[in-house]
Amino acid sequence: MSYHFNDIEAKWQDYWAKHQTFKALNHSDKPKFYVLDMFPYPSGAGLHVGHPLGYIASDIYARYKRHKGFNVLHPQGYDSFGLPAEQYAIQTGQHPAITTEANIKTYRKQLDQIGFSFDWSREVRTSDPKYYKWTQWIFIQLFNSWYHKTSDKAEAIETLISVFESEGNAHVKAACDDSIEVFSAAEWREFSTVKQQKILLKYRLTFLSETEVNWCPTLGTVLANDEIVNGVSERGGHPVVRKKMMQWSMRITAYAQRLLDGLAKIDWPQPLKDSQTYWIGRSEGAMVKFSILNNGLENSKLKTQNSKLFIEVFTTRPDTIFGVSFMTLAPEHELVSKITTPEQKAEVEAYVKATSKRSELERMADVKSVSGVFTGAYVAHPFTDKKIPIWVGDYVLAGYGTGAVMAVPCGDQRDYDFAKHFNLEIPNIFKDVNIDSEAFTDKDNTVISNSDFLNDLPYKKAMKRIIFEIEQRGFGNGKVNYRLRDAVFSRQRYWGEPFPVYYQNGLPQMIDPKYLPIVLPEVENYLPTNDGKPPLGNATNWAWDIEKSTVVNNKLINNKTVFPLELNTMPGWAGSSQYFNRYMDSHNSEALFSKDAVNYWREVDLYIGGSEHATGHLLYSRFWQKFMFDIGLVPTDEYAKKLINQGMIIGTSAFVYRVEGENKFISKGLLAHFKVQAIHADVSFVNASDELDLEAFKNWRPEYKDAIFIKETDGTFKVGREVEKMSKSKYNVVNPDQICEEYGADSLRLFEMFLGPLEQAKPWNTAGITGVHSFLKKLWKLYHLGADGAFYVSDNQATNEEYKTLHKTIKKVEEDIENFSFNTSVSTFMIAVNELTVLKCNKRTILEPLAILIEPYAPHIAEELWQKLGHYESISTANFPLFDPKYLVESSKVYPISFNGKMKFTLELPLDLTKEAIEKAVMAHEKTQQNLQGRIPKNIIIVPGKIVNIVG
RNA sequence: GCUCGAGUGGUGGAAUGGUAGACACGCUGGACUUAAAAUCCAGUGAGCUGUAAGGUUCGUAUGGGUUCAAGUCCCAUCUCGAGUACCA
Repeated sequence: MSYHFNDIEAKWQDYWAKHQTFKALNHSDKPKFYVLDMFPYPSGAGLHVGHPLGYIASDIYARYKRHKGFNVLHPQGYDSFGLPAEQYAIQTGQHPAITTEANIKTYRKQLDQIGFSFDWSREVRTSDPKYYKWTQWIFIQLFNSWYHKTSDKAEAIETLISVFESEGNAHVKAACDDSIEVFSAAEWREFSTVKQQKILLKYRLTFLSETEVNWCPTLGTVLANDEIVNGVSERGGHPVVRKKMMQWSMRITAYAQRLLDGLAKIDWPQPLKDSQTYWIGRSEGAMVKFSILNNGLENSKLKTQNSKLFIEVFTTRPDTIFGVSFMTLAPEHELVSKITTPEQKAEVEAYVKATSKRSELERMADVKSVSGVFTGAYVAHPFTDKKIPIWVGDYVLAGYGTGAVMAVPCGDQRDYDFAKHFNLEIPNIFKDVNIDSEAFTDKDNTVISNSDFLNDLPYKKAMKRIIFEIEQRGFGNGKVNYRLRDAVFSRQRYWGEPFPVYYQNGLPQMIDPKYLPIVLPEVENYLPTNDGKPPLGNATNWAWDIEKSTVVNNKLINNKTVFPLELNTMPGWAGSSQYFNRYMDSHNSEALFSKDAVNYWREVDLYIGGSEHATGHLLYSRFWQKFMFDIGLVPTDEYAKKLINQGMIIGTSAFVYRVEGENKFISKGLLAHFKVQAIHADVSFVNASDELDLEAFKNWRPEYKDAIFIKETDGTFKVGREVEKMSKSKYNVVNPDQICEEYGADSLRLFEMFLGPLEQAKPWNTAGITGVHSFLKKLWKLYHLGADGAFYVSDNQATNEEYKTLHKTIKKVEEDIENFSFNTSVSTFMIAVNELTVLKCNKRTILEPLAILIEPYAPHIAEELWQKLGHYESISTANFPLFDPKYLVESSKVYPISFNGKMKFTLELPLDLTKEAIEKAVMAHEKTQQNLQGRIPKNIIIVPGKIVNIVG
């Protein structure tokens, strides 16, 4: 009987489903292990061969851990809210839920075909009301919390209210909006409820505020910073502009330091940690206030104001404060219009208007050119009282620090360029440094001069001293600043989680959690409304009746008990920020998860997914986890102990070359003689030797039907190849289905692993798949003997040589899996099977452990063998075999170490590994004897299966 | 520009500081076959040498260094890739 992989694979996939082989229980005598994949967005195109790469790796690890005696949780689900389904709905009117459901079916079929050991009983879908009920629930918890900097954690908002009632807000240390007025307890009690609510909103962990957002007019929605790539939207590449809007935000900045500190305790790839560190962007420095001078400001508003006006700046180099020769404000800075003198007014206004018109993209493309304008106003230097001019320049960003900088041209290249361009003073405050051509930015070699009390101090000492002086004299204070912004949480889309929020007197109110979920309403039209409201503005049934506690028709809004519901929906990352916890107890309708479940599974032990989520999902989910930890929901404040980024599988596109202006195609080898245009051809028309199937290509498009093809001299027509991202539009997508049908799921799994190191990006190329496929056939043949190929295994005792092969394999495969070097284990299997084939070994004592070793990689063929060996239980719970060192040492070599000249040689050791035997072998070796000069070796270091060192 | 990662045969890629190129693809030759496919066997880094078995030199981007021993560790340079982008 030959290897009918299709039958075998279908049989075992059915078996696993029917017996719920991989269903994990929330209690066990075994230790737990949680292996998680980043759940997919079910797109209309289905899975391509790149998607399963990480899933295969995690599946190998999960299956391996089961053999190692762990109770393994290995769930899967769908991140099923998202833009493509919505855009499809806009174009076709098809409800996104229907599209999504259909796509999920396809995904499930494709995933099942590969033979993953997922526990599907725990499946979650972010667009399922039973799931997003809990996304809404967490939103409410965030709304009802504030961040207490003293205890360094989130606390219930009631604790803040009681502080306000007893002592006002003067001494409250909270992460909150900067623009909070100070009030006493008495004042607080006098405030109207509306005012109190407005104040509290500035403290809550999710809050509504007028924010400058990234608005994408084409998509009709706002985007988070991580959804913008090179100044255009990540999806679709549409332009993005800045715009002020009333938006929900998440106060992630409260957690900036903890998000940074937490990186130290998790085993995540360094590049990913680096990019999170950079994204959070901690920098230490000082806030300094520069008083604005009134002289020359006749008739200005300034004179009439009592309060002293000042410009506050953040600087990481307060030590260079004596080098300040001008100030620069961002064009958007609120003081710009207030301080500009009448003479400069026209020029400044023109400049501000011009910069606001420039898109992000233009501003970025044009980093080099210097532009700015003088406001006519001055500040006083806090230490020297010198008059310092105030400029406006677009190299200063409104969103970072205070939107204003103290310019030190000698110590900052941008300030330097600005000063040179506008011919401003460049005082030198560095000892023995030439600043004729560029600024000096080398902190470590800085010695300050021309700076009063800072003279002759190196950088670090100068920093300490100046911050002390600034604080002493009341000019400012030392400060840690973060680049991280609060995360905008509103999207003007239909296909997302609705907020559990209604508005009363213009203030947001949370719906009582017991009435959740608030289900997404039906709409006729998925586009924004004519008056510019988000798509939910089209819903007729979208108002909240507080008496009936139910969603009702908008027409009832005039009733006293009915209020409008929030029209925005939550962003894509809302649903993915806690799904890993929900899997622990995904059917719980009483709670997000039970205490028992979360205390049992605790956190993810291994998380596999792409690095593209570094500053999105992987940062937001850490933030939510920390919040959930603070309010006592989860036992750990980091949810994934170890994370691995699988590399992307890139497509290999095929090109045909058409003569310009003619319907004539030229084979790759003959291009030199023609002027051609390259056109993508579908990769399925091309074989492994780059030959194009002309018939298939002609039938692809009507215009190719009658095309002329100029072939190579050998009669073939060759295409050009190029490595590009896999995409429908490049016709280079390869689906796993084709591979499964042609070679089987086990071949696909082995091949994807064999392709190269897991974490490395690599182009898809099926050329080598015959290698792993013929390996499986050889394995099959090992125990299907004779002309009829009947199953036959021998019960004879295995020889030492056979055991050697087996134990070598056990050791290597175990090491490889622990190190995530899945590619090299595939080689190890091939060597083992080749050796056993040569030995004609079909012995049960060898095949049984071999089946267990191979099962994580090729589970179907392993189950089949296991069953044929007479086992009635699935192989998945069989114990991983232990290797025995005594079978390994034979292959070891000896390297004597000597210090007199070059010498290196090897020696095979005997199987019998007593010290005497080794000494005897060493001394018997002619060269060794020479080099050791008759001495008996003192130390013999034996590492089974490795090198043996003998120190003379 | 900054940060991180990587440069090994015709190709994908192996090598706890210890026989570089495992394993696979491809290629060449052979067996089986009327033939092809499939399968099996042998060879395959480069050069020199030998009738042959073999011998020998050079080889892991480049130049230095540490070491008895370097693809691996250190320094510098070049190239490629990823992330990031005026962050004061």
